[in-house]
Amino acid sequence: MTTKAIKIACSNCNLRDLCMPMGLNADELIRVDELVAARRPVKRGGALFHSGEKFSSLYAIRTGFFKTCVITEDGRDQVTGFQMAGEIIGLDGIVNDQHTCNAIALEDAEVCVMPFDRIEEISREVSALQHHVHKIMSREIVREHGIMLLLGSMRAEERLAAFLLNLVQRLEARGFSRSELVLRMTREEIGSYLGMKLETVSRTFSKFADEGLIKVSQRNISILDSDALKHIVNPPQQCH
Amino acid sequence: MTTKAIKIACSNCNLRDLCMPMGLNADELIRVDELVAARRPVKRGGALFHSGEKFSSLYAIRTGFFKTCVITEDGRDQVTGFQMAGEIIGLDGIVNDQHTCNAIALEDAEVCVMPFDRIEEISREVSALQHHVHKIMSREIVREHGIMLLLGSMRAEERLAAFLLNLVQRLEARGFSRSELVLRMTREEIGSYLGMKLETVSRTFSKFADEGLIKVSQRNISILDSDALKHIVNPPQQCH
DNA sequence: AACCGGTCTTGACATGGATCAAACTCGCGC
DNA sequence: GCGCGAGTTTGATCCATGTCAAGACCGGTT
Repeated sequence: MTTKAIKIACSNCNLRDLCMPMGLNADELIRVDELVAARRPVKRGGALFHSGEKFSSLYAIRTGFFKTCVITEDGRDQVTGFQMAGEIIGLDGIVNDQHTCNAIALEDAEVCVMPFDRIEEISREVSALQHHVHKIMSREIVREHGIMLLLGSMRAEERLAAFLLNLVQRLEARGFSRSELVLRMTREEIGSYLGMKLETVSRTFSKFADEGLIKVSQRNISILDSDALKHIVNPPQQCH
Repeated sequence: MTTKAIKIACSNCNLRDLCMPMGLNADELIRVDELVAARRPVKRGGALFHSGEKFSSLYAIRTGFFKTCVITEDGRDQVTGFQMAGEIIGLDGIVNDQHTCNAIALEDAEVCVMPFDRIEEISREVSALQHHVHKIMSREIVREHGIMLLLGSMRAEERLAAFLLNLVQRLEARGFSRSELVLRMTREEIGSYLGMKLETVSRTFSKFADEGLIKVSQRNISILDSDALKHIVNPPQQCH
């Protein structure tokens, strides 16, 4: 605690093992420090960007929790993801130079603003960063394949179990409990993400609670039987 | 027709306005020609790559038609996309250096093999290529957002209408008819992609045919009323 | 030409999740 | 402390789609 003025630097950031600088060496880290043009706070309920807005930067989440959602002309609203500290949002904007979804903070948040032209510039010089950016985009593609599988072929219980397991797993990677979590989103937002109605989300939570798999009190969830949840998602094969 | 020996060169390729070289100038095109290490034929029913296989290259489709699908341990199978000439497959493999889905040819096909390290190398020198690669990945992310919307919030008729419109639109961009198309995939594969059973796909085709929106004979589809299909996907607002 | 397997269509019925509705909880401002 | 609204839970009912089953179609092979 020598100084109060914290430099905007990935090399100092406590998320550096999860976020943009992941896997870079010391020299490369110094170059990556140039990436972050600014920090930007976003109030709970506020938008980091809207669909249609001009794309200029990617954002790394420092603190807080976001949802991204696409909205159709006829008012349908689909949550496409929930993002937490260390994750990158805005990739959808690259292709047409404008964002195609809304990014909404579900709690007070702060993001690192990384102008995309600067990312491309430094990527040309630091191949480790270049590869890392490619990995981040590829990871998003693979994540979405998983959601397609979930939406296309799982039943309500399987979806919700997969959702909970995914959330705790990511929270655990950030140093949180592997069994306790606080949902930052409403039942309706969970439902939108998982392709089911809020009533079904609520009923399925109740069912899991009745069966002793989880404990639910409002948005606080305790995972009591993680294995049972895993079996719901991936039924253990009893044939050989 | 001066020579029979066709060089493996993007600059000569008749897909150059759709595929990897899209939007590059003459000088840049010359560099991109180095990308393609080889051409590779894939027989109908054969796999370009399998889930779990080591990732080394991206593939540009020259001719033919592919599906990509993810398979779960418990045997669930989800088609994640159908790809046609000029489109790029393999992006899922970057993040973990191994493919996470299967790419299967639905008709005899030929692809251009582009080693990914070479793509990264040339991207560092040709910023137009770099940006183009980013766009291709971003486009895939946006496409998958669209599928999530479809799977998460549309009904069977809306899904199938959206599917048909998307297919003809892409075929039209390749110089084919905007009203006639030949399905390269089975009803079951369509169903897997759209999150519905093959019987429902079949019934929905029949329903569209009864209503005079399309004509179906086996895998040949004629679009008779494209606007009506669009209205099914995006009901015209009649409020206020 | 007859056969065969894979694919597709259609019907009858079952069901998971949607819909509609009512009541409960909790945090917040007055 | 009270009332209000947003969010949630739970029940009753409905319906879109899944499931099961039978038969039709089609291309390829004998």
